[in-house]
Amino acid sequence: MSESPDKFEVLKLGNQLCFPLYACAKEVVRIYREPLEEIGLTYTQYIVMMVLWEFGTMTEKELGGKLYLDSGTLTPVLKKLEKSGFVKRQRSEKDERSLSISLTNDGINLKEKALNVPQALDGCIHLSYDEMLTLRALLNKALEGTKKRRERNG
Amino acid sequence: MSESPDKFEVLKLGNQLCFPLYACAKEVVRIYREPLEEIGLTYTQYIVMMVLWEFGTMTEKELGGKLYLDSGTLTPVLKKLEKSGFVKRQRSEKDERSLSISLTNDGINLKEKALNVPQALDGCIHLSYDEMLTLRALLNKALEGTKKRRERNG
DNA sequence: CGTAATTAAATTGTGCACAATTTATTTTTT
DNA sequence: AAAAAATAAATTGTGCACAATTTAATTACG
Repeated sequence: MSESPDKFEVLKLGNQLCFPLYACAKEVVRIYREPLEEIGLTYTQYIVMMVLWEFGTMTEKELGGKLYLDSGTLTPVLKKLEKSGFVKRQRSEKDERSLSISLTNDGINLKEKALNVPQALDGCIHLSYDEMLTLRALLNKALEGTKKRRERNG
Repeated sequence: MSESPDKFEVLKLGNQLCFPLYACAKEVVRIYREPLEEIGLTYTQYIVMMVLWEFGTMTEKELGGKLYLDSGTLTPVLKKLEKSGFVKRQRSEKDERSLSISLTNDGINLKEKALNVPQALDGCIHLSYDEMLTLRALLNKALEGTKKRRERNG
């Protein structure tokens, strides 16, 4: 009895979901690098700022929950954003364990300059608007699924 | 004259393609960590091995082309794979600049153990099979687009 | 033919990511 | 209330990722 001839099909790059996901994410971050550099942000700093622009002051923990990042990543990123003058870091009054992250005036004003950053993808990602919406919806759905898993497993 | 009320809509996390892409990719790599650790690979080492399993011996440059990685990333990864005994690194005979990467017997045998790694996503990503196929196709299409851009810009 | 331009790896330096541990604070349990 | 458990940041250590530079080899050009 010979084994199935395509037993190893699952290990081909083209049959994997993980690889285009991984590579595509990196490409997008790479494409964002230049416009972000112009306004003085790295990609990780940019998504932190986006959360603060949208939701306002919150703790490092809450920020990490929205961005899927832990303190090991966020602590140094937030210290740099503080040094750049875009955020304030201060201990919460009602719970000294928590760190409250809020925007400075410079941080608030940066929002205006960031408006054209997402356009960097135009002409790089060759998808129709509908395809883009579908892709975004599927990614968000997949992300939700992993969230449930995180909550179960810690 | 007041400005449009939703001028900043584009900067909301939920309206971005980049964020779910970035977060989803990280989650998948995180989910793969455990099964990969059992067979002695990191995620980056895993995708290198997948290319070698599928296409056989090739140069570091060719490997980088398939994986969207440059020598700055690949050189140390390949040295570790060599130290682990899964690949051989040797200068090409016809071009001493190129490094030829080939599988050892251990590297070939590892393929069998890697067969169940992709299953780690089952139950974590809550997408139907059709949705997964759509997602993969859109990601591959987007990735192709950025490839054209890379070739233009260097 | 010999020099200039190109190319492939390697190296250097910066910035994440994340697991694991530590420290400080708060909450829960006896 | 005191000890134990839980929680939030910070720290430590490893491994990418990538821009920029360097080194060595090859190709192109005058």
